[in-house]
Amino acid sequence: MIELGEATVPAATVARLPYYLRALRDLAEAGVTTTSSSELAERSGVGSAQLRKDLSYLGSFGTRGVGYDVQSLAQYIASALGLGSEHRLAIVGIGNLGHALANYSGYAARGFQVVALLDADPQVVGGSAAGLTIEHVDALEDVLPRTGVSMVVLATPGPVAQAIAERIVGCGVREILSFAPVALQLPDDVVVRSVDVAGELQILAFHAAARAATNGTPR
Amino acid sequence: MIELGEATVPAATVARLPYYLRALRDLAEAGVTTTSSSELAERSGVGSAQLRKDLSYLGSFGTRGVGYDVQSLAQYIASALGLGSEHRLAIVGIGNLGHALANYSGYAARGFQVVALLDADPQVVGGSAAGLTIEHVDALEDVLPRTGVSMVVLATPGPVAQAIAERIVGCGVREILSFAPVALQLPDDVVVRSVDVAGELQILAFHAAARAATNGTPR
DNA sequence: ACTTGTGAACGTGTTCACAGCA
DNA sequence: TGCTGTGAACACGTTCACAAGT
Repeated sequence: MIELGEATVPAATVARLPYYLRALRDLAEAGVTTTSSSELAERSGVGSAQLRKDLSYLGSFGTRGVGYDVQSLAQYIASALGLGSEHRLAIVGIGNLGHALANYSGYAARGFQVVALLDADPQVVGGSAAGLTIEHVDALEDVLPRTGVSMVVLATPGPVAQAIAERIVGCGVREILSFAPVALQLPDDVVVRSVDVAGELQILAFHAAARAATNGTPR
Repeated sequence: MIELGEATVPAATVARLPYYLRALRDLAEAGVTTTSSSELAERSGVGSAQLRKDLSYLGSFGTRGVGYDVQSLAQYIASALGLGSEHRLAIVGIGNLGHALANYSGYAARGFQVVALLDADPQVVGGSAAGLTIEHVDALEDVLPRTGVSMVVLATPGPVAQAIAERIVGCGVREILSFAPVALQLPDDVVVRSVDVAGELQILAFHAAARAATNGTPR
């Protein structure tokens, strides 16, 4: 449960808002001006009741008997997601993945701007990616404040992630997206979202194994 | 809820098993032979009751008053996750991200093997990455069966993801890890795990906005 | 007539607290 | 004594079904 202004929004709802926003932008691009909870829900991969309930936590945006205005709902969700103001990102750990994330072109359209790249490898430091010079992670305490970073994407190897995360938090950053396969121990007021590719594959493997155990043993 | 043999395991529990496995392997590497639910839980970032409850769905592995044997518990979880058998992966969409995923070195250690890379861009097809030649996505129906792929990592642009996913499913693949920012509409027996980097950043932005609305308006 | 917005019912997942056992 | 394993209590999230509104 997350407080937003006077409202209080379930975390599960927040996690779905990006889906709704994407679906709305697709509709807008297709020239659609009005939509219904069922159409929007289908495009977002949720149930229509779920969608209406989610929106109800944020306010009341539709017209009964008609539906939702695509433009204004998109705008409202975008602003609820804090996408009005620019968010300045640093990417720490410019290996395979960090490099790919640096070159990802979808940030700007979504209100994010990559302003700093850091790595610990002397071979990498001084190089450039996505138009930025890669700086040494030792200078983190200098670079983050200087570039006005408000969020960090952490793409370092697992063993160093905890130590670097602590230094990042020391710089006042309170939002971290981590790709390191470790559970970061950080103060409660720091929000960490974690993406674990190997873990996702393992979950798929579990499903495959479960399938084999049920269907694969016919008779 | 997922059936596994005679047991039935909550999906939320399955999603945490990779964390436990990683923590156990870290412990094993550090030479620790026995651990407790509280130590393991702390390293996994969950509560100790949660960990014990999760394990209880799989069976009974500890010794009361003592704890868990690191080796044997790790082994059991690995086998529950289906990591005994090798899983053969194809990566479809060799852009920035697909390339990074192809070069990610953690697969082998976790029982996964990348056996095919596909892309639609003629500039990319024929090139090589991670020791494999990149094949054309048009040949998907030929490549997947030939290479014995059982899981696919989908890293294509959003607009083409749905169509390609359908073709993948047509080849008999039932487990897909998607990085495309769209809700894939696929048969119920297909398991899709979805990773959406931009969406994760938007969720962080929401938290930042919520923080600004509460703390940032003092007085 | 049609679709939203929402209380109430339901189901799933988490936490508690203690019985069971080494 | 100390830690696991687990029923029971609780919290959270989803779905239902309908009242409210245009």
